[in-house]
Amino acid sequence: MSGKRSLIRSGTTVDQMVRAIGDRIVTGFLRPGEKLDETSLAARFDVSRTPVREALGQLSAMGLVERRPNRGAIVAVVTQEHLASMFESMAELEAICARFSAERMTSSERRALEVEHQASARMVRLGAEEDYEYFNTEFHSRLYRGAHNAHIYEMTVMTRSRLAPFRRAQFMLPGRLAKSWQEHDAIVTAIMRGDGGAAGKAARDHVSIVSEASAVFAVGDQPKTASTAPVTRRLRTT
Amino acid sequence: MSGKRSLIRSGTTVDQMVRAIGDRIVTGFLRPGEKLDETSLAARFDVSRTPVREALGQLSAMGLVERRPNRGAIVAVVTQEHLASMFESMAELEAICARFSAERMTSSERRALEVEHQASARMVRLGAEEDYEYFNTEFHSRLYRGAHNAHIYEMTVMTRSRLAPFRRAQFMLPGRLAKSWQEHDAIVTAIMRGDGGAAGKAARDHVSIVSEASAVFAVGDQPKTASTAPVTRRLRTT
DNA sequence: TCAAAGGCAATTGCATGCACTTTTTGCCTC
DNA sequence: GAGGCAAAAAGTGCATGCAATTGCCTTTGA
Repeated sequence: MSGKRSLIRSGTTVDQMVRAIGDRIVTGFLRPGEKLDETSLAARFDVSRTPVREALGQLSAMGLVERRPNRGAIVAVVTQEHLASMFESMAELEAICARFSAERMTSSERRALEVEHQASARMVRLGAEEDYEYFNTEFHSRLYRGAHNAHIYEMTVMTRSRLAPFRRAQFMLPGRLAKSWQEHDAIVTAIMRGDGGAAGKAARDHVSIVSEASAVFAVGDQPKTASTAPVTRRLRTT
Repeated sequence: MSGKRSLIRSGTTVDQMVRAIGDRIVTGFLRPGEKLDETSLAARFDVSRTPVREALGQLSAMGLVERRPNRGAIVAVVTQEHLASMFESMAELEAICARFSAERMTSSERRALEVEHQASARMVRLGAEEDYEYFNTEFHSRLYRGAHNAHIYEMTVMTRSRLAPFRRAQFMLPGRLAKSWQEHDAIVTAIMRGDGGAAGKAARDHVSIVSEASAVFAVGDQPKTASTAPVTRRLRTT
């Protein structure tokens, strides 16, 4: 058993494993349906099977991993239908966050949202997709936090992370950034007005578009080969 | 190691432990802040510490248990604020379920909802609180299922179970049943009309009332003694 | 050639053991 | 009697080992 484990920082070994494996799933490095062999994972991360097992258990409780008793664990396979339900949930959750944000954000939160949003306009003009993506993530996080509701925050972040692999697989389309920005703008405007209803609606629409576009990602029974290849056009960024 | 383990049926030992411990938390048998000693639990259920540890890990991933590295696990302590956020989430989730139910329930689902709801009127007249509670639970479950969205269903059921200990602690108030039934009636009526907006609003209001009432359950830093004793009046059933 | 049966390798599930961390206890000092 | 320190006790974290289960592959019989 070599010296110190290298990967991932701090926390108990189990926590590290949860993060390590969870990240690999969320980022799409591990594919849905892929077998998660305890022994291999243990060897891969240079720990014993025990923490790996515990991590798999927790990931399974989170829905990222599927466990068949006595038959090992696989990366959770998300059916077309369940994917749709998650996107729909996401739209509803974002709508709630936006509505609450409109009603509850402090003035400094509002200011920060506005400032960041305006700053992101630059990324749109430059077509800097990577950078815009960063702003985009931050933008949505602000909405989640702005709702001032810890439990909704948890559910939203959780759902978003489970959708990450599907959102990530998006295409870079011309006009995508501008469109996304305009939708953000509608949300921001409504929030600044304190119009919860409008903010909610705008946020729901914003997410729904991605949902529809991603509906193409049929995941049915996901072979292990690279068949997840997006056979789709018309994907946008959230 | 005695013969077969008695408690709880089927599944792996870990699953059994998750259910066993989870139930005890949800039903309030284990109190928030209570220490969950691995060794004692293992002895109590006649298994080794390993499955107990895994179960605690999963329960912690579900938010029912809090784990302090190297310092053991306790039943999750829910702060006043977090409790409020969960009740608020619950109201929003129920609102979504009701709205979707109004838009999506099949005619047989609608019929069943209506029939059960009318049947529960009898319980109200008789003041049969226990029986009504059963109908009440079933009623809400129907809404969750009627939304036809697996992920929202999961989040709603999860949230509801985390709120269970607080809802359970309710008082039996005169007029509570009748009031609850009327609120259910508003929801049912809206759903039968297919009016999603009204159904959502009615459901949100229905839950909100409980939320306000339960706000009294300050849980702050929960001593180990039985100080959770409800120092409150005016609690209603969902 | 095919199907059923049996055995073998691989893998999971759980128990146990040991090292390390935290908490408690007992003793000493002030 | 209060405070502080150290040793002991308790309890957690992880590794390892073994029994049990599964899946595969070979064998056998028709």
